[in-house]
Amino acid sequence: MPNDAVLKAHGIKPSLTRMMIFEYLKTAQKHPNVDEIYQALQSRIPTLSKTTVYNTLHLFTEKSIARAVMLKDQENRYDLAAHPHAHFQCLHCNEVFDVAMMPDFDLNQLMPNHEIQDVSVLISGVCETCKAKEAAQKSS
Amino acid sequence: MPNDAVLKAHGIKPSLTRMMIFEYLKTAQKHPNVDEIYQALQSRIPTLSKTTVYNTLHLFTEKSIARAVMLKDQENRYDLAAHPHAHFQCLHCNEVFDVAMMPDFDLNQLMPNHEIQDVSVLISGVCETCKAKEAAQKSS
DNA sequence: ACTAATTTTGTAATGATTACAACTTAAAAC
DNA sequence: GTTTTAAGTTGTAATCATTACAAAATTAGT
Ligand SMILES: [Mn+2]
Ligand SMILES: [Mn+2]
Ligand SMILES: [Zn+2]
Ligand SMILES: [Zn+2]
Repeated sequence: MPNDAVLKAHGIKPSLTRMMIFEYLKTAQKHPNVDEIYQALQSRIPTLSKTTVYNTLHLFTEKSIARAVMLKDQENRYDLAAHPHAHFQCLHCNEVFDVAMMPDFDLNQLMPNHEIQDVSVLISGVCETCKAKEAAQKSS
Repeated sequence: MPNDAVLKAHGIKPSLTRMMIFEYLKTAQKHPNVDEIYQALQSRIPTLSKTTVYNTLHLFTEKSIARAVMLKDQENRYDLAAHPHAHFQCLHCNEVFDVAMMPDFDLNQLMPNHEIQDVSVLISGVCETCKAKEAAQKSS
């Protein structure tokens, strides 16, 4: 489905700016924060304002085509809300990976009468690469 | 185990301020943010500084007797790091409950060669009380 | 007491987010 | 196709949690 159709399908008028922010989230294999999105698109949209990036991301999350990912930083990152997944964040290099898993508990049974809208799982530790670097340093 | 012994056992010198912040985390059935802790103890420690609350909580999390809980606010909350558990946050009243469950996936198998230090699970939605209120309003 | 280390404090800086009013562009009405 | 209205975008200023940092106070060791 083309990008403008995705936006329309969620009740978002596909302006140029919105299309490009959506495209960036879709293409970049990252979990960008507001500033990264702003920097990345500034060259192609010279008049872009950071406020617009904020506005657009708020709209996207409200309309459920994106979601805010809260990690161990004090800034929000954003992710297309396609398939639910967990995140791993390395406490050394700060890299963030998707982890293809979600709790499969029967939440409705654990918390009856509660309406569950979202589940977010954040795993933190040291990534493979950083562990290898550490090991190399020790043996030198 | 008395509070000062808990602190000592984790390599923290049990100053009065630290004891009281620890005691507050232990007693209050909440997930307080820095300001709540500061306000609560101000009457008993008139000279208390918010910086000290920050310092102490950093120390506590570093020494693993407390942990920062990041919810859908833009401020940290704190919890004694006793037993691992998930959190439910109501998007209406902002209340936070403990949920006695954790993912039991074999993370080491899912992410081999990664060192996993922490797993945090945040469930968000509408709590029982808020749902009841909604239902009552509809039928009026 | 004297000295050094630790703890606490107050104030200023940082940095992400929000508020808001002006401006610009697009759509609707005429 | 002007005119009017709404929607989208922008820039600046305010907010607020957190951090930086140096001075002051307290504690521990001699
Ligand atoms: Mn992701
Ligand atoms: Mn808890
Ligand atoms: Zn790493
Ligand atoms: Zn509620």
